[in-house]
Amino acid sequence: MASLGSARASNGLHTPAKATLSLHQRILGDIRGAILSGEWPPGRRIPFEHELQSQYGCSRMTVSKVLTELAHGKLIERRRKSGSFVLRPPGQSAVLEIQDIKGEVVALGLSYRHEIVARRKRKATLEDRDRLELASVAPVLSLTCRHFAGARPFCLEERLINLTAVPEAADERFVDAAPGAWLVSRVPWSAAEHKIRAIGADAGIANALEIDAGTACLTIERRTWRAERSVTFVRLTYPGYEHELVARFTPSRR
Amino acid sequence: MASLGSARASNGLHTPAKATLSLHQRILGDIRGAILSGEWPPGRRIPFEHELQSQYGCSRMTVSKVLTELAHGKLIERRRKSGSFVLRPPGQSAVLEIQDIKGEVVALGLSYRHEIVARRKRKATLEDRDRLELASVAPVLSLTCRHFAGARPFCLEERLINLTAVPEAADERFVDAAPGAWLVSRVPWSAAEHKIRAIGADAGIANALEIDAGTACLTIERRTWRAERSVTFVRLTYPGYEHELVARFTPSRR
DNA sequence: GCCGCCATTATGTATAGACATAATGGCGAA
DNA sequence: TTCGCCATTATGTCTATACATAATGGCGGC
Repeated sequence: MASLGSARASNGLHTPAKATLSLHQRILGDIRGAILSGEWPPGRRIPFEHELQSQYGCSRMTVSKVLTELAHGKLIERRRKSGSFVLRPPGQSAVLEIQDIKGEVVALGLSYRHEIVARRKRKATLEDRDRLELASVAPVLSLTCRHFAGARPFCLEERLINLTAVPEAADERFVDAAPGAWLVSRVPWSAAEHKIRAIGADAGIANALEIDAGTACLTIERRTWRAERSVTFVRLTYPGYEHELVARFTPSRR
Repeated sequence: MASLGSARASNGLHTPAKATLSLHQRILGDIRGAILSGEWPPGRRIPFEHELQSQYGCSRMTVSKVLTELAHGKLIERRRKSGSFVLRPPGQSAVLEIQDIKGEVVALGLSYRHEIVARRKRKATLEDRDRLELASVAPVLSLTCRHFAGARPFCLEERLINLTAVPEAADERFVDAAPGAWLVSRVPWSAAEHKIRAIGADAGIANALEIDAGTACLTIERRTWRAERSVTFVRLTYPGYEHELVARFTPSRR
């Protein structure tokens, strides 16, 4: 990025030959590159808007848009009167893509099917109320479902659905779509919380997944809300070692 | 959001009394609200720019900025000539905050210390090269470190550092800061990949963590790159059940 | 020397207008 | 009837300008 100002001299139109990028995309790329490469370390002030403006020969709106976008992506911080500064990269975080189970299985090249093992409508028990964060006794649907990859059990799903939030689930048999996929396509959600941990399989899990008791398993518990109201709680249990979660992350958020 | 157009009539200045929000923030909030509440379901076309423009009595740039921002946040998709459409919420993804280990322990209200168990400089073995994605034999630093919460082992860290990428690590003893913290504060990184799985503790792990062999453990493997070049590989092993990863997520990315 | 006011400065928000680009849908020709 | 062209239309990019806002730093009064 020694050449931040290289492109200039002439004007703001038509990067003649090389890229089909718009001007603000090019500016954004230049600055992001300088930050991510470490050339502009955290804390460093980046050029003022009017400096970039004359370096690139464009209007202030254009560079301002770029800086606003970088600020949204948490790469820089803007301070009135002082300028814009490179932020420290976020601690260590990662975007976990928890795709739907059928997708995972198919991606492995195996055939997929699921099977509803249990399905019960009931008034929320104390445990249900804790899991769904219900303030009062309300009707819930409890489901147990096994997901298969080829002939082998791939994942055990234990789910609670808040029937107050999703009344149409009451009569659904979940034959065509597993509960997770059914819900995702039907209920918009506004927040989710995941807890991931390792457990040793107890007798029930061992039996359902056809593994030895005590085998290490990965469990993912997810709570999903829609506008302050809890929609569903699910615990997915995967036989350990066979399954891994992969998360990739780049500090540039977009 | 029945009242999308309510605010208008007069002009674009000064929302007189209630909010100190800027106009585009208010528009953004209105639209985001309509989407997250489910009022505007996935696939639905949202009003054209010129419609919003006249509803809010503002210029096209203002609504365009809002829609661009929503598009960046993956809430809507913009299609030339057709309009903008509400996207399906992202599959099920989550932002994992993997904070540093000292922070985790301190947050639990326990005292923290770490101990370097092994430290070896060597030419990369085949396994090292695989883990660091090295094309050739190169010097690496291999570290084993135990992290304690109070008196008990909390986490076992096995790390490889690419000394070509981080030569100053060669002479570091990692007494004041554990390897992870030391690296984060020194090396800007541009990408990271995490793999999370459950394993049963083997003899070495059981010994290091002072648990029974076979106990379920959670392992996190992280590879970190800086500008296309692998910097470090680390495997963190936590005694199962005692440790859980928590991730919260909201579909509105900002 | 200290304090408070104010000019300066950089960002924040918004406008109006211009031209570019891509996709749709319809019209007309083969 | 079908294919291809073109007008229409909505978004994409950019400019030039204007005024608002917040923080800095210096000047002047005490």
